Amino acid sequence: MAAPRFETIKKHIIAKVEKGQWQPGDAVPSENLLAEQFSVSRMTARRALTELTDAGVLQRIQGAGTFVAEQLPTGSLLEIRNIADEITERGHRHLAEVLELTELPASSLIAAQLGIAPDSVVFFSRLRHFEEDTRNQRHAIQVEERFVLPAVAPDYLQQDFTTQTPSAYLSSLSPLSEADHWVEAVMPDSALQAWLNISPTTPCLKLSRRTMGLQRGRRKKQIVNFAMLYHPGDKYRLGGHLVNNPS
Amino acid sequence: MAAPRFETIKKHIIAKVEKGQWQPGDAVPSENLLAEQFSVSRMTARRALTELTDAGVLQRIQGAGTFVAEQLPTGSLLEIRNIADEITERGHRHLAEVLELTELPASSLIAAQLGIAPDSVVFFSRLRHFEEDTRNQRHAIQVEERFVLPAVAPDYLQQDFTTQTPSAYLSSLSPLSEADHWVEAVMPDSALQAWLNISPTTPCLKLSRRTMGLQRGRRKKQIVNFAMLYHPGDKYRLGGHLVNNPS
DNA sequence: AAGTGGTCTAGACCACTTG
DNA sequence: AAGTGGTCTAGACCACTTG
Repeated sequence: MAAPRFETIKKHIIAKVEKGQWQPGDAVPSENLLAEQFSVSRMTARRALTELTDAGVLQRIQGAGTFVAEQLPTGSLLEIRNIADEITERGHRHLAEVLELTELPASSLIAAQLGIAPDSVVFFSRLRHFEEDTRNQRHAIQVEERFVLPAVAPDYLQQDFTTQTPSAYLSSLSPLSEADHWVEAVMPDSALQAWLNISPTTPCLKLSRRTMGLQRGRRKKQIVNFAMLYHPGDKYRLGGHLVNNPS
Repeated sequence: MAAPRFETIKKHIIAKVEKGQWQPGDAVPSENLLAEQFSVSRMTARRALTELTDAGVLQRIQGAGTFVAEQLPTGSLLEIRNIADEITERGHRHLAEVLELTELPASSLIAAQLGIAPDSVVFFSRLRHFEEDTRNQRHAIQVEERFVLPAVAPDYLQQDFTTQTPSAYLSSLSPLSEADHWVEAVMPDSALQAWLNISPTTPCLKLSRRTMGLQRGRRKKQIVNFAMLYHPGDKYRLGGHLVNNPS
């Protein structure tokens, strides 16, 4: 089955932007021009432009035209996303490096987040996620520290997280249903500076997330894992679109 | 001039969901039915459903129908909150200090966010928000920089924002319906250090928010204002509760 | 005045699920 | 088979900016 035509046009525009042929601020072809170039109706060309605008790739000004937007990678604040999917949707390549994969006794802080006794054994993974753009520029975009209940994922330590993210693996085991999360601004310690390749004065966006899910054979929702996600403040931001709430 | 028809349909659906007349999991009327009920073409009814789906209010399944999504995200990261309400709900006292209230020409960055020509005159306010706890300890918790289109709020500069926040004032003028927002980690400049009473090495959580609303006499939803909210990273965090909508 | 984006119509064919 | 959502067309009129 062929891809929808508006997808073809979106990919065409994304490719131009990613290659840098169309710079931020540049005008992109008008709806009428795209319709002609791709032999589609104006509504179809329009859909491609509208969806890229909603995605933050383009900016439209009525009467003036459509322009390439200033861009920073943006993660979603509103849903539980897999960073690999996020990067892929931007048309970039995701790479992961496993820095650590082991079991360890839970500190009191971690134990409290997971709702278990301190010093209980938990599985721990630390990954570094890269985003590689179309010019093969590779950016360390996230350091992920994740604490997992062994009962939830007994084979966690045997997984190859370079091919499937911990998040994807865990949601394959049990459908993730809810999460608490919060965002903080923190300074990187020396290890984090090295992993993210940032200076000691670059602040980091820290996203903490506690995920709850239904386990096979259980009716009750329970905590599945706790993750701390560190992003370089100058290369990443978290965003969302809100509807229908008074200011 | 009337609002677009797809907006009318969106509001109708949102009202039903908010009143609880349509519960999560319930089917909403089909495109064809809505088109008939509202005397519009199917494409227009479809637009209403599609936009509410993108916003997470509805869920669509091809061949099956359109349903109210399981649960709506709630929490301060997930909705547009007034900081005065937030503080009051914590049982603390909110105080505001007006640092600046003037008109100025929009920089290119601000102009881009507001969708206007650079150097257009906009209203600008800078406020400092304090949270006073039960021991009368006062903490500077937010510096708010807000750029407002004069057409939206002609009397903006005459307001007393120590008694009513700009956010509350603006939403009293026009029901604000949608917003984009994003979070970044930044280092404070010297002015911000002084206002928030933090050291040069304390990172800040920066929340940027672009609010869109319907203006009287205009069909089109347009940008109402753009705000940048700075919080001390060691005294403030943004959080929320997520519910995953399986898709 | 010409070009651009914003809204809308009245159809069409298709993919998918079973209200 | 009937109904639903997904894609698409070839038009139309309008609001807005000056490419």
